[in-house]
Formats: sequence, structure tokens, C-alpha cells
Amino acid sequence: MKHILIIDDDTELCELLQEYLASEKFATTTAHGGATGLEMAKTGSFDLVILDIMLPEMNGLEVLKNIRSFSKIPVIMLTAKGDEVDRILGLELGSDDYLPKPFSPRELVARIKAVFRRLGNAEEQSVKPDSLKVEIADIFIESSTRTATKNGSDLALTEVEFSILENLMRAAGTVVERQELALKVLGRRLSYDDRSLDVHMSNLRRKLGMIADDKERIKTIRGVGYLYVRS
Amino acid sequence: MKHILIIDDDTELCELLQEYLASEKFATTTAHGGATGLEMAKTGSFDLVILDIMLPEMNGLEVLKNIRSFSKIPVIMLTAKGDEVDRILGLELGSDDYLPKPFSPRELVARIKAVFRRLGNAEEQSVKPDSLKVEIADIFIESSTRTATKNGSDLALTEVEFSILENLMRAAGTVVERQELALKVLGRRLSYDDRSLDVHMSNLRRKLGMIADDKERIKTIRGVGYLYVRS
DNA sequence: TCTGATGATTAAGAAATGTAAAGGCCGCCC
DNA sequence: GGGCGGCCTTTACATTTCTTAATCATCAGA
Repeated sequence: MKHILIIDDDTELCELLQEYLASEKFATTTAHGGATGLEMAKTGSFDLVILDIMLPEMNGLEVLKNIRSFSKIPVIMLTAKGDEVDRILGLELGSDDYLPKPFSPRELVARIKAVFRRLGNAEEQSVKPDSLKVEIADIFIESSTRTATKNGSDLALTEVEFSILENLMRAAGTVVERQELALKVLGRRLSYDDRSLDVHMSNLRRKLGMIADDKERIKTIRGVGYLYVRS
Repeated sequence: MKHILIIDDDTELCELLQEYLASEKFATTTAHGGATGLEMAKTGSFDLVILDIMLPEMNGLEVLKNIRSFSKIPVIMLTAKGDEVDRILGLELGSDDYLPKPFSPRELVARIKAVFRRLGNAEEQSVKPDSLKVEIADIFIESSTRTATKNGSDLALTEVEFSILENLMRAAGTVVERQELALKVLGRRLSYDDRSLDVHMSNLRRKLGMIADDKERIKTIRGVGYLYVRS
């Protein structure tokens, strides 16, 4: 498993990222200050560093320069919106990628995977071999192409819809919690009045159609989450 | 069968969880102190640990750190409500998930299954194939799709109603205690004036209909619980 | 037979989820 | 570079499901 070091003073963001990265099978550790982060990076026990360019005591670029003085570990920088200058500096100093705030956890994960892929990292293959196909009754999904078909014809799902379906089908027969699903699919936790997931769910259900007469494929377990009925 | 270690000083909660997890086919062992729990974890005979962050002698985080020093066993932490800081620390130290108190046993079970699922645990398949069907007289239930039919026509039960029926039918011929039923179905123990279960029971009975003239399918055992009459 | 305890029933209230439609964002194409 | 269309979110309201409240019925023991 890849171990990722997050250096950012925003604890809330760190928390969110940690949670999300965990669900993507990355181990994470956070440091809220440049100095601490540097110390940790020096232990050499990480595979990648996510570094905020805006840090309270020590500037992110300083930290990067410092890291580069002893290691080639990949670094993804988080930059403030439209912070072009720093971004260029960061790339010059040897960051592997940058991501302007605000961004969604999903984007970050995509970047992380891209970086590992660039490095031709063999282990990455074993991290994401859920590129498998899943078929239950007349519904078929293929993660590698992110397509879902019903009796061979494309369902034309959006990314979020596909993601929901993917998660539910992989767990078919067991309940997937609402919060867990939201985190994986929307990249955030649901606040009390966030109906977004419900809307996607509704749209997905309509596209999937009933399994028979009036039997839903996706069953709601009130107060807990959703369950994809296994045939 | 998965064996789960619960480390929590709240004996009442432990008892509750044990009961509930047992019904979900998990074997459980409890430890009411950090030191004891640690000793038990060291035996290596558990598949997952549920760990309360608030422990009398040794702090839960200490225990976790300690466990992590010798094992990668999945750990789910129980945190006090809104205990953000500890929660972050817990995730840093390598807990696999966390659950803020108060929570319902059902939520916990969902988390446990999610963790096993994340680990791609093959045995997980065998954990949840209570996909069994049960048929008694003209009533037929199928757990995997959570549907109940009478003479082939759908009874349109709600989650709670189905769950009650499922539990009673699986134990047909024997008495299921009220409290036990409430725990499994509503995820809580009934307080003195909680009539919720009665209401569900009433609705369920109405949907089921009588077995003949005026014979109830579900018999009330006053002061104890309910019994589904076996044909 | 009276009485307190327990369970049943009905209706009203609250909470969770479903859904249609409007709004906003963003990339794309002429 | 302005309109267009796809996609996600928000809003607002509908619907379903669960809980609470109130009242009634039944049972067991004094």
C-alpha cells in the first residue's frame, strides 16, 4: 500500500483527504506545519507528498526545495487559486504536479494515480485491479471504460451515476452506507440538507429501470444506506 | 466465521453489540480495559478490532498505536460525538474507519462489512449469504432481495416490517424476545414507553392477514416476546 | 372483581428519502 | 467570444416510513 504524506495547515481539508484517500486504499499521514512535514518526509517512509504552498511558518516552496535536497520523492503541490507564479516556481523546483484550490478529492486522487503511473510504478497495477467487470442479471458494468449496459445497450450514465452503480454492484447483497457512498462518489460528506445524492440516485434508478413490474434494483435501507439486490 | 474483538469499558454497550453482532453471525469477544484488550489482540486470533477511543486506564489511541506495532489487523474506532481531533489522530495512527457515538448497531455492522469489503476479503462472500429463502405455509420471504410474498403476490412490506418478519420466520416455532427483536430491527433497546415495535407489529400483522378465521400467524407471548407459528 | 401492567390500534407528527424543475458551471463549437 | 448543451447542485415540494401520543383491550394477580 502506498503511504502518502499530506502537509497542510487546514485540518479540515486534511481530514477530508485522509478519509477519501483511505477509501482509495492509500495510507496517509498529515503534518500541519512545514517544519513537522519536513521532519516526517525525512524519515523516508512515504511514497508521495501532497504539499500546500501556503503554510504558516515555512513557505511551501521552501519545504519543497528542502525535500528535493535529499529525496526524489514525488510531490504534488496545492496552490491557491490562480497562483501562477508559485506554480511555475514549484514546477521548477521539482514538484511533479500541482493542483489549484479548490479541488475535489477525486481530482487529487486522479493526479496521484497519474503520478504513480508516470513513474511506471508496478505496484499501481495491483492497487487498482478492480478494473474488473461486474454483471448482475441484465446489467453489466466495465470499470476500465466506465460504461454500463443493459442487455447490451448503453445506459448513458454520467460519471457520478456510474460511480454509484459501480460501488453498489461491487457490494451487491450488502448495504452500502449513505455517507460512505457520498464520500466515494461525490468526494464529500453529506450535510444534513444535501439532497444531491438522492437526486443522482433517482436519476440512476430511472435509467436502470425496474427489475420486474415494480421491483427496484436498488433498495433503500432507511437510516443506513442502499443495497443492490443480488439477482 | 469472523472473530471480532471489542475493547470498550461500557459493559452495557458491549453486551448490546455482542448480541447484535452474534445475530449477524460474527463471533465476538470483549475486553473492558485497554491493557486487557491489547493482550487479547496480541493472541492474533481476531479478524477485526472495535476500539473505543475513551478508555479508563490506557487511552484508545495508545492501544491503537500499540496494536499497530505488531499487527495490521483492521481497527474501527468509536469516537465521542464530534471528537474531531481524536478522530484525525486515529486515522493517522492507522485505524481503518471510525464511527462517532452514538450510533446504531446496524451502522456498525455496515462499517464492519465495508472494511472487510475494502480488504477484498474473499470470506466476506460467505458472511452474507443468508440469502436464504424461507417459506412457511403461504408466506415466502427472500432475504437477498428483501421481499415477502403471500401466494406469490408482493406484500409490500417496509424495511422494518420485513426485518421483523424475517427474524420471526427464521426462528419459527420458538419465541423471540421483544428486546432482542427491537435491537435487531430498530437498532435500539426499547425504553419503557416506546411503543414503536408494537405499531410495526400491528401493521405487519394486518398485511400478513390471518392464517385462518381468527388465527394469528404471529403469536404474542405476554411478557416475553413473539412467536411465528410453524405451519 | 378491581387494578396495574402489558400489548394493540389508530391517528397525528416528524424524519428520511424521492423527484421535478430551475440554476449554475464549464467545456465545446461555430 | 457568445451561445449551447451536458452535468451536477439546489430548491421546493411530494411521498414514504418511522415514531409518538392517545386511547382502548386484555391479562394476571390481589
